[in-house]
Amino acid sequence: MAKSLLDQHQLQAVAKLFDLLAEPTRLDILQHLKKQPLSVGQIVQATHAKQSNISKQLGILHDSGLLKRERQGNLIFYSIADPMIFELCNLVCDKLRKDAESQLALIRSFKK
Amino acid sequence: MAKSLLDQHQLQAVAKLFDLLAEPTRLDILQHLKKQPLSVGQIVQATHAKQSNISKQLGILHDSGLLKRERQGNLIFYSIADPMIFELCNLVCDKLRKDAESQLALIRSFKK
DNA sequence: ACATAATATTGCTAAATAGTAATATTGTCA
DNA sequence: TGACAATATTACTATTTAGCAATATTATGT
Repeated sequence: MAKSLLDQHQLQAVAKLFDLLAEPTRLDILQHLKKQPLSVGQIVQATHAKQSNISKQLGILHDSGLLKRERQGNLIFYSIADPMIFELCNLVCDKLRKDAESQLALIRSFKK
Repeated sequence: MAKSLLDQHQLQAVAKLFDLLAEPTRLDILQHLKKQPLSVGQIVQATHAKQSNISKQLGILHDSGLLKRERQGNLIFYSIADPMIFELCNLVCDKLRKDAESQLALIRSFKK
């Protein structure tokens, strides 16, 4: 399949998705939800961020469709709606690891 | 390999990388460079953006290591330094396509 | 050296948004 | 119903940055 260029509208949609992953706090939330759904309080504890901010970022991730929300009594549990984001994050993490390794190699070669 | 959680510093690095891809203009530049290296002027023409802005965004992408730069006489050619970004973009594009399709399916089901 | 073309830089404005404290909402239990 | 716990919202501040016009830099050809 020959892939053509994205138009302005599509580019904006892609950018928007990347933007969701361009904040450390949101990434932190996502990595904690990787293993299992968590309540807001649990996420607040896990991330050491303020409740109001966690709630805000959860809202953003939910509105964008990356997270699902489910009420259970007094608690509200969030969970990953689209595992694609982990593939994305893994790619980036792999890149960073490679970059770090080549940096190391460079340092080693200077030492010789 | 059991993957542990990223610390604050690593999260920031990941976020930074996503942030580079979170702007339509930069994505547009990248997709045009996918086929072949291009000079600044060629990119300006291809994207219909102002020269000063393209130059600025090229600088950002270059400083971050995503693009390579090579002078050829009067022209400066930029090219992709790390093809990983295309895997990233493909993942996102696939997601968007799927989302669009399920939206379509939804609309179809309403019509019946 | 000079004129010209290509690219980079600077200074600026407007818009977006992360984080916070305070407050509001919603549900539970007695 | 009232008190309490969990979550959401609001109003605000400070920071970041895309885009632009104008200007500076760098290389080429004469």
